[in-house]
Amino acid sequence: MAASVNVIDVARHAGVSLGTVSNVLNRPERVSPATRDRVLASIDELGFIRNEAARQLRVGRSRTIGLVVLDMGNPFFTDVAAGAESAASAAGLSVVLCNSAENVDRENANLNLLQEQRSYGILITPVTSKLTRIDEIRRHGTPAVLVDRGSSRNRCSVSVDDVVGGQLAVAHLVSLGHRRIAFVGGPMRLAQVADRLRGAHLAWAAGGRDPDQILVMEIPALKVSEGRRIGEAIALMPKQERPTAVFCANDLVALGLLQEMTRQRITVPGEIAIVGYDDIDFAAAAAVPLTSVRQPRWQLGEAAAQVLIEEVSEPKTHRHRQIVFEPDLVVRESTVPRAMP
Amino acid sequence: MAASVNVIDVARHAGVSLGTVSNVLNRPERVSPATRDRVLASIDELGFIRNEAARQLRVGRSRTIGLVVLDMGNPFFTDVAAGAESAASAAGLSVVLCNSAENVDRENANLNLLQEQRSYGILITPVTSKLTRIDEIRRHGTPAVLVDRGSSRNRCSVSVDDVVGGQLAVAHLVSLGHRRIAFVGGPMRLAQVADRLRGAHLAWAAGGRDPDQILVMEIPALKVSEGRRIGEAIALMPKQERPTAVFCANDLVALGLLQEMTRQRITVPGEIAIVGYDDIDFAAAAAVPLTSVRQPRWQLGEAAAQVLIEEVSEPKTHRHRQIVFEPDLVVRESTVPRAMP
DNA sequence: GATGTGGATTGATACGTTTTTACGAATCGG
DNA sequence: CCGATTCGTAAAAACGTATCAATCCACATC
Repeated sequence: MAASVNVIDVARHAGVSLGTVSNVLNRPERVSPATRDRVLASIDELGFIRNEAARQLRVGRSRTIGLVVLDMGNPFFTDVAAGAESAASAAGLSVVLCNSAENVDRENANLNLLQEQRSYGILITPVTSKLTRIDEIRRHGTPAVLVDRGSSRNRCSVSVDDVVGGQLAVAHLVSLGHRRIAFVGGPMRLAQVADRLRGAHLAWAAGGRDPDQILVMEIPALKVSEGRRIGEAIALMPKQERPTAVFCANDLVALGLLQEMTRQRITVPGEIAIVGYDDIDFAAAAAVPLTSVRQPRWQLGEAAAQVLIEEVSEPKTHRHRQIVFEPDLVVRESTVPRAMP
Repeated sequence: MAASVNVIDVARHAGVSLGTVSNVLNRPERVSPATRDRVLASIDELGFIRNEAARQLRVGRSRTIGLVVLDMGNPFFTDVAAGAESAASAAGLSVVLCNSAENVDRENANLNLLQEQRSYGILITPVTSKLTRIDEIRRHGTPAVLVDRGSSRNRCSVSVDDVVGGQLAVAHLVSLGHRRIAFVGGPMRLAQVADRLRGAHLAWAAGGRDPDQILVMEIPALKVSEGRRIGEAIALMPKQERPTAVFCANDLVALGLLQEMTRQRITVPGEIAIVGYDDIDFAAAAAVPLTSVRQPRWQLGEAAAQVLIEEVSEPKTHRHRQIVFEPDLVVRESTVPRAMP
């Protein structure tokens, strides 16, 4: 490595003190234009690159927001990340994406990392409903905002009303006349899944139906492959017992299910209607375009980052906020057959 | 913030010197089990969290690999990232994902950040063929490995042979008897796009055909929306001039095109056959399952991280390596109609 | 000409860790 | 029981930056 040049070398080269160099870097308005240009020239000539670690050590906090998501492969979360990044970079911050993969241990490892790095703050979609670890981190000085997950008054959160989402989905199926429906989702420790199921139950019960009639098929993870597995199980059911509609806890599962239905030559929506959740871009491009509950993904990330930044930059006046967006239903051909041309 | 506790506090609390605490943290085998346990207990009790910035400042290099990708929303790259992360975490490192969005300025901003952070190393799919900036960074002491992009002898790279990929795709179309084909991709400054087109030309010319017969439709970015735009353009062409097959530079574009074809009631593969590239998971779940050129995405990321780690940990014996994987073609119904049941 | 003013610049210090060197204690073979 | 060797600990010296109080200087004011 070319002996790394530091702020002292720059100062010497420009004939100023190191304090001035630091000022050029951090408060350029304080230093006269002539000196500033000289220093900048030296920086350029020497190839000086500020050492972020040293800066951070001195300041005590990094300029990086940690975003811990449940599944990096799910476009829902990359969209959330894009929104967060937009708000962050507007404030001169950056975002690192951490993947917990719905796994408590990985979540903890990620949180440890972020804490050791003295992150500016943490945005997280938690793996469980136990938020003790997160509260502990906050008590320790690193603010955290819950993403895609509501919270009580004592924390900040930005979420979408999943109960309403579940209601929208099932109310839609009910209005189409379905009498045997299934819910596919899990693990139930994910608040999103539990809430969507709760919404489903509410909508089902609204017409005086027995909520227990909803066939709940729990899966260990919200992945395409789990959707396919459930599809195999459904294909094995005798046709008269088979649900005529399935509400999936997210689009990946729904796409997996749809794929398996196609493979098994079970028509959608003819024999089985499918509703997904998230309305990721691929939902519209699916074999049968997917009816799905749309969430404002990008805004979710943006709002979360903004709330976090607000908490850090105005700690005095900050009051914890719980922002809740409303989802809406996008009806496509996986529930309503396209009018034939 | 609860006055942050440091290694000195821990040492005092455990009745040892701070050097011992550091040893417990970094070379636990050097310290007696009794002392070690005492120190660990103190760490736990005091809630000590190692300050990574200070550590890094001292050591001179971070424990984080930067991975700069062209499109965070493309599942291809998240799979690459997963592979890289696997190799990294095996070596006690972590990976931060940076999105250049096919944009030179964003790429540079990301590289600046990684350089200021004294990254362990950089994995990058560059936006242009100008690699001067990357070489400069390497000269400065941060090793970099090209991902999904070949290189000459003087750099490390891990890639998939895109020329072969293009050949596979077009040879397949030729074997199906297509006489008018189009290539959709861009921008051409992306080596991947240029190489895939070159492969296409080679395969086309192989039968003595005029390479210029391939209709090249250039797009500014490899996104779903661009695929849709091209789809609109194709739909407007008189049917006898329309290509009977389209080779898309990646699956996102192919999915967008497919979506628009469906919307316009142009049958696939009947009126137009489509070949994609990358074989992302969603390709198989598309309206018409997509024929695509498969790349070993995960292995790409894994190998890249391994090569990087090798370069850093054995700088003496390290010789730059160019690893090239072979792609293969996955034929699905977007080119070959499914036999009717 | 003395004094005041305000902006520009300086230089010392602290941030929290890792590493190195030196030294003390304990262990082992002879 | 002694000397040699190993093992573990202690103390101090960086690492490169931001900050802040102090100083300097030029210029305007009286």
